[in-house]
Amino acid sequence: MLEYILLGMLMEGTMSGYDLKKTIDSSVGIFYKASFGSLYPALKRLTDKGLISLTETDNSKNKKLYTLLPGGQEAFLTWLAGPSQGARNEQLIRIFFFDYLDEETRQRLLGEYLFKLEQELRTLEAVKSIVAGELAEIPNPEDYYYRVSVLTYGLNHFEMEKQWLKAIKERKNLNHE
Amino acid sequence: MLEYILLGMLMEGTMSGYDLKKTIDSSVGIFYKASFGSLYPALKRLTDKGLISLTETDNSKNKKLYTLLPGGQEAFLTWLAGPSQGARNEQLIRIFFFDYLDEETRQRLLGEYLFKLEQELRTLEAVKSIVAGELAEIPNPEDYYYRVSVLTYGLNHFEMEKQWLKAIKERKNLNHE
DNA sequence: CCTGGCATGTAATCGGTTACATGATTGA
DNA sequence: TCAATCATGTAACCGATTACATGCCAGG
Repeated sequence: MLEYILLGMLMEGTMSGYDLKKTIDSSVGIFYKASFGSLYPALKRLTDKGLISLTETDNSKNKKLYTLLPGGQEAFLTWLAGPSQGARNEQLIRIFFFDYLDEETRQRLLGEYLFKLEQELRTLEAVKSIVAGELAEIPNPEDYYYRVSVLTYGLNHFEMEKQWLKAIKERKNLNHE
Repeated sequence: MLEYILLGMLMEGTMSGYDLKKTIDSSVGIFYKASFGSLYPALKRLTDKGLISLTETDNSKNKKLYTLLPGGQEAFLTWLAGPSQGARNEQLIRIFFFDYLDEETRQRLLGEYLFKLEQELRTLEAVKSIVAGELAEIPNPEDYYYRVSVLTYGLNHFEMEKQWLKAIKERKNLNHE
């Protein structure tokens, strides 16, 4: 995951490890935390694989600049257009890079995400009605207020995600609030 | 984390490891995934610490039942009322167990969560206006549509969370949709 | 009979954090 | 001068996943 984020960030241009961390923190940082302890080894792996190249600078700070190589760009684009297994965050991170994708692939992927999400929503709605039924039969439903509230949270969350996905699929003007 | 979830689930009563997994999957499972490979060792650790006890059943399936001991209940309640460091999910999981807490502690914790959330919201709103400013100065702002969209996602997400937190703090009737 | 669910557990491995070590530069 | 930020890197450790191994029981 981190390796692809790094490749994706380097699509913009040459950067140092330190700058890469700052860029990650201030963009996909809401969903993904990168520490130096994972970042530097990842950069080394990518260099070893020949996906990025490093240039040493002589600015005395021992700064090293990483540049995306053609193979790296290919690997990144292949990952981006490919299937996303698991992790809700992964989809968000992919979408962050969707400007690099053609409209057709974007539509396909967003359609897939929407489909999966709607499935999960239906599952959770089913759970909700089961819980509601069980709650109606016990004498003290108020004792389960917070348990049930996290269910509502999940529902709200999925609903919000669905509306957002639909909006960006149609490339609507996004206006928060 | 898993250890506390296990203790929390055992507050309801005696259960087997297998049942604990099912219970976790169908409740906090939206935020937290427990695999057998982490669950069984965790149960062993809790038993070694004397927080839970296990009773072997003779129903031939080799089923083992775990029961919360007084020390375990204490450890759980202490964790629940204590400070939550990091992880957005942890707060949600704690709230799931909030029915076990007294109203005063709940109000304190929910107030803290709300405070942190509002801070993050302000930070993200600041980022948004910076980005909006930068976007206005470039000739091709449409090339950054998806990058910006995840920012909006974050904002929507925090806003939803804020509304939800405020609602449960006032113990409002939660009506999804 | 045989599949699917019940039931427990271990070992290899992985991705990541935390803490540490080192040192240069910049600006109050 | 001193703190903050820039800048790179390693090692111990940790929590968890994945895959595997084992075996019982119920229902179609």
